[in-house]
Amino acid sequence: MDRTQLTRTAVIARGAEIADAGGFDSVTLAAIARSFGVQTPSLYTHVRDLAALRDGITVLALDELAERIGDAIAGRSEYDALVGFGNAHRSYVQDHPGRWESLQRRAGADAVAAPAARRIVRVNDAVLLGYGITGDDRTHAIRIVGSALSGFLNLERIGSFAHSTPAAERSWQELLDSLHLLLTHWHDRESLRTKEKS
Amino acid sequence: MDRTQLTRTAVIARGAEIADAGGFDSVTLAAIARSFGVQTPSLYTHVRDLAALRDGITVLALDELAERIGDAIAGRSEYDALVGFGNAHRSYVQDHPGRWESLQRRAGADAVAAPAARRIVRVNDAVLLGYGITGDDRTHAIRIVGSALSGFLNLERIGSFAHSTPAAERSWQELLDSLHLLLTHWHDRESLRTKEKS
DNA sequence: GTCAAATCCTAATGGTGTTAGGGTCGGTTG
DNA sequence: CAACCGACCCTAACACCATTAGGATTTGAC
Repeated sequence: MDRTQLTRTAVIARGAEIADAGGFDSVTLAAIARSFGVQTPSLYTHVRDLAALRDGITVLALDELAERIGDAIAGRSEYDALVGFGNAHRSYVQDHPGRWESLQRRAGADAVAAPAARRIVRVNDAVLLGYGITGDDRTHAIRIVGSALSGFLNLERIGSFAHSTPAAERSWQELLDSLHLLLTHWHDRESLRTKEKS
Repeated sequence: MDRTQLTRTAVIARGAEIADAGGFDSVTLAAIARSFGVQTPSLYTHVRDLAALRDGITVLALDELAERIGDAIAGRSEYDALVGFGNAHRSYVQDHPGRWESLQRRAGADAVAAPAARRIVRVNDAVLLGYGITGDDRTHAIRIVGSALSGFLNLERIGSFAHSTPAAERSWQELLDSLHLLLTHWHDRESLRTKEKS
């Protein structure tokens, strides 16, 4: 179908397109081969096996997402950085749902060790640095923010918010505001606790 | 392998066991048939197709999870209810990772319409009611709490927290405390905002 | 005791990933 | 310049999967 030179990068890119179009599970060596007008075994010259192909898509997604986040938080801090961070994620899910799906799974060792993975960690740190949170607290805060955002986007993706009002968009704003509230009061959170705690 | 009468319920239960043992993707009609010492086509008497089998596992998981949550929050309110709610989820992921996985996907229409789905909504409401949050705010709050908890558990499951310190357990406590903070200050959250907001 | 429905079977088809090994073309090397 | 070699794609084959068609056997009702 395409005249592109068959190469590892091109194969993975085509896999990513198929993932976005039909879901990550629809990524198949046979479908990629078909789209190139080539026989399935020919792909093994460029990709070790299906698992390596999927890890390749994961690394690609990590890289693209890290770049989007980096652009979104550059020169911003606190609330603006947080909103940029969140919306970078959300727009990526909308633009590339299949690639996002490739991140919601246990990836192979080479994908975890990829430079792209370190890059994601770095941009995450940058957001929290703006709030003046350091040390173990920063790890906790990153995990909490990442959990809330990815959790929301996954629930939205699978349609969990589709059958109730108000629209998910409104809750997204509330979520970002809530996280901002949490981060700005991170250091005096103890004093805000109510009696019922213990 | 088992002398159990072959029936729709038994087939789905066996599928759930296989999911917990090897991941949701390892649930296959062939594997279930093998475990019963039966030929694959025989299962079609009890289950429409593979999609129906997976939806059956999803409904089973919804039911079991709703029951755990119900037990965990019975007679509790505010922080205790929230902690019970969170830990019910977390223990379910640990005990039945494959069934939990069956919930992290877009399910079929019959699964969405199942009574179990409504049951989950009811127990969710119960937690928020204890904090005195009602109306649209309750929907927002449920979505935020659900996003944060499921997001954390999914990231923990795929190993996102495995390669950094401190242990995920610590962050889980921070998450529950953070959510409690958010819910207790839900109604005065506007007054806690800092100037940078806009 | 007979009939019918339920249940399991075998046979077959088409889709998937994967390996083995053959042909062809381009560029490299003596 | 000619022989060679390696990269690349091919065909053939195998194992595993879901699904459908249709036959046989058992079970339960009347």
